[in-house]
Amino acid sequence: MTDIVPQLVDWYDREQRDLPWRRPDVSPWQVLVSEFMLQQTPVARVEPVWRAWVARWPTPSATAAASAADVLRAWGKLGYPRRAKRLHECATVIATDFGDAVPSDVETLLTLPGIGAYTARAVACFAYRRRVPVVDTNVRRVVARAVHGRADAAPSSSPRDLADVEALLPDEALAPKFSIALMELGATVCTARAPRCASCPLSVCAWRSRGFPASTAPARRVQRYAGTDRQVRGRLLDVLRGRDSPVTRAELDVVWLSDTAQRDRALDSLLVDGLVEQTADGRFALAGEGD
DNA sequence: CACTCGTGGGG
DNA sequence: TCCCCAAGAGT
Repeated sequence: MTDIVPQLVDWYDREQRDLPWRRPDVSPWQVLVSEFMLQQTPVARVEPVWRAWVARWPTPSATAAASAADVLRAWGKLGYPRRAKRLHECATVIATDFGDAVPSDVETLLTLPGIGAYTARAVACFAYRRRVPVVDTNVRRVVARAVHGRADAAPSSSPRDLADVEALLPDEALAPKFSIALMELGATVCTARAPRCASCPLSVCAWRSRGFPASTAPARRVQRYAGTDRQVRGRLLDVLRGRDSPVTRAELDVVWLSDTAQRDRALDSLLVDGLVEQTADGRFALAGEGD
C-alpha cells in the first residue's frame, strides 16, 4: 500500500485547525483537561470552556484545591457532568500521589479516574510524544474506509483497532503528528455523514476503490434524549449550578412535573453519583458546596 | 457486551 | 421538524 504517512502529515501541516490545546506551550495537564472535555463533546463547545478552565486552574493541584461544586459550575453545560467529577478526582490523585506531574506511560494513566483506553494513549502521545497508537471514533472510521474498504467501523474491538493503527504508525519522531492528523482527517474530511472525499489527501482509499459500498452494519439504536432520566438529571443539575446555597426539594420538583417517580429516581441517581449532596435539614446542593 | 450518562448544532 | 451524532468511560 502506498505510504499514507507523508500524504496525511503534509495535509495536516496545511489544513489543521488552530486549536488552543495543540500549541507547544500547553502542559500535559492542560492536554489532559482537553481530552476529558472532548469525550463525546464537539470541539466548538469545548474551546471556550477549556480556555477559562486552564486560566483558572493551570495545574492538577490548583484543580484539586477547588471545590467539587465550583468544578461542576466551571464545566457548565458540556454534558456528562460525571466527567467533571472524575477530572477533579484525577487532579487530586495526580497532585497527591504523583507530585503534581501527569504520568507519561499508558499503564499508569489507565489507573486514573476517568481515563480509559483512548485518553491514556492520547495523553502519552500528544503530551509526551510517545509512539503509541491512539484510537478514537474518527481513527476507527478512517481506517475502516481507507484500509478495509468499509463504510463504517465495526463495533469496537480494541485489540484489533490498536493493531490496525500500530501497523500504520511511523517512527517516534512522526507518530504524534500522524495520529493527530488521522483524527483531524476523520473530524473534518472523512466524516460520518457526507464525507468530503474530493478534499481527501489520501491517494489510495479502499472504500473509494470499491465504489463506496454502503454500510452493512445493522442500524444503530437511536439514542433518544427527550423524556429520559438524563434529561431530568440535566434539569436538576442546571438548577443547582445556578445556586450557591442549598435549595428545597420543592424548588427541584418543579423542573419535572410529568413523572414524579422518574424525577425521584433521577435525583437519587445524582446523589449516588456524588454530584449532588443533601444537607442535614433535607435541602440539596451541588456536591462539595462550601468546601 | 449492552447499556447508561448531557447537550446542542447541523443536515 | 426530527434525527444524527460529537477526541469515551464505567458498570
